[in-house]
Amino acid sequence: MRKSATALAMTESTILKDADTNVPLYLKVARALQQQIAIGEYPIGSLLPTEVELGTRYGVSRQTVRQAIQFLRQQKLLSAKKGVGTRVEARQPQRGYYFALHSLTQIFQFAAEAALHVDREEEIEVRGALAAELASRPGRKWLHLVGTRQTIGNDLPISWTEVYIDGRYARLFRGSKIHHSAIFSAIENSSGEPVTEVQQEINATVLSKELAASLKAEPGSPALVITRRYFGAGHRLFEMSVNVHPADRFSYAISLKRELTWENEPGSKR
Amino acid sequence: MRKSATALAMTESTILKDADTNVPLYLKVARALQQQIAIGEYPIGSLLPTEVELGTRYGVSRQTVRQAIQFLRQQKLLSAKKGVGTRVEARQPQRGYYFALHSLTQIFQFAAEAALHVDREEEIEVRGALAAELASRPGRKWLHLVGTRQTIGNDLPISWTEVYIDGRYARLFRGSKIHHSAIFSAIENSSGEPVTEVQQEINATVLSKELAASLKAEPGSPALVITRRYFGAGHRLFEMSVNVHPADRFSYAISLKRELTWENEPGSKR
DNA sequence: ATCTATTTGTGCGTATGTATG
DNA sequence: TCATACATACGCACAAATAGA
Repeated sequence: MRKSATALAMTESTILKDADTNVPLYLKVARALQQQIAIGEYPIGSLLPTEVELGTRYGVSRQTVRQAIQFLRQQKLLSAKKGVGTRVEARQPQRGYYFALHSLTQIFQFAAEAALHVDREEEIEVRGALAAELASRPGRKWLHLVGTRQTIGNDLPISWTEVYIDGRYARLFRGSKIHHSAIFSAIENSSGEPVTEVQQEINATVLSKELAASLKAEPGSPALVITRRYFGAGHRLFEMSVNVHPADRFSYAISLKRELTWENEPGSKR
Repeated sequence: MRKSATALAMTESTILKDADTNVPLYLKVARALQQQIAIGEYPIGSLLPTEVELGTRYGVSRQTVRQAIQFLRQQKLLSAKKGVGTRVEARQPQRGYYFALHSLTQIFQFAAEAALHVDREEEIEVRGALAAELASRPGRKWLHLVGTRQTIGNDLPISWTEVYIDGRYARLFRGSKIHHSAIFSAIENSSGEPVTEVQQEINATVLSKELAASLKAEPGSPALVITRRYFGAGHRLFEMSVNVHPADRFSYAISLKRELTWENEPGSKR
């Protein structure tokens, strides 16, 4: 005779009476909600019943409902706003594919090991197609470096490299014949502006006579062309680089791992 | 005279008296803890004081401490186990770089649009180098497909493609002259075994006479070679594919975004 | 423009369950 | 066996944001 709340909510709370004992209540609620969402009972963009409402429906406390909702929010299935409610964001628990690597220097590890030897350096005012490619207003100043990347003790360059650097950071690189770290990380460290996005485009080419000479490679042999664009806050591009890698000296490897959304959730057996 | 707990904990609780009002208490605690970790006060691998202990130290309830710890656990700075304690996992909030794209079909969108036209199909027992490359015991059966990927209404193939499929799933692909979806997703859908990891390797080559003929391209012209390995549960490889893309018909683009760890945290001003 | 009801967010108290050593 | 420490669950009170009257 202590609580009659459960009796009032038999319709839906029965869902939670799953055989699975030892599964936390809040996960059962979360699962029930997710199913309702998957079915389309709560369409994308719609508001869920209030936390209190859900609590009485399922016969659990508001705290438990909140835990369930929080769990689903971590998976980006739900979003919540004060004074408004809890909104359905997706029908499926978007399990994205993630990089197995954790830092840019790991991803572009070669840049950390291979120093950039500058053959040519010029300050330019971008115009026309180049301005468009750099998403820059014509007339803005950029620093243009051309050279090769080489590892110590190896006279064969890993790549022929061309870099465009936002004029604001030109002073960091002017006049130096060699750069030991990656350009973007030097900018990141000195300016404190973090890289928020990197776009990469990869294509193939055959080496021209000139490029082959710089790279000490065979003219007509295959090479990878990797173009990278680095963006800071506000989606502002501050560096672009073009790297030409002879195929026999470099290959590009990435590993994607699927995220396990509830890997670290205490509940549920492991 | 209601609570004297705060008085006993003046030493550390003062940390929380930051000017920042309107910042939730649990975030202040989290920040304090993170600082202690960053300093090395709580080294990696060590156990934090118990939740109750931290509560009295900072003059907050155990619930609030739990919220703070949970926040840091989401960032993989901490991990907790029943009956043991809360362990320090990292000193810095590992901000990884993530794919901007969310599903494999988006990432390899061409595969969804371009059907695989099979020119040759054979059941093989792998040996030697091939067995090693497939991480398979010699003598195991694999299905080997060779063909091209083409979009409808376009007679120029996007790629010449070679696929090795674990014998267990061979029945799904045997005898078909054309496959409209990506191989891995067909396997995923029919077997329920999810892809947990994809390794990709990208290199450049020039087209041989034979390949050029299959692709209706110029011999000696550049092409991208993309090798993909698909792993299921237990890091077991179940598919490998080699794709040769003429450079002028295909380029590989990826975008990495840095994760903002507390983007969706209700607290803190936005 | 103001007030008000609604809804989520924060904070704390308490009790009990359960894995660990 | 037993104390320890985190995990779950419920209760309550108030703050803050929002939308609508």
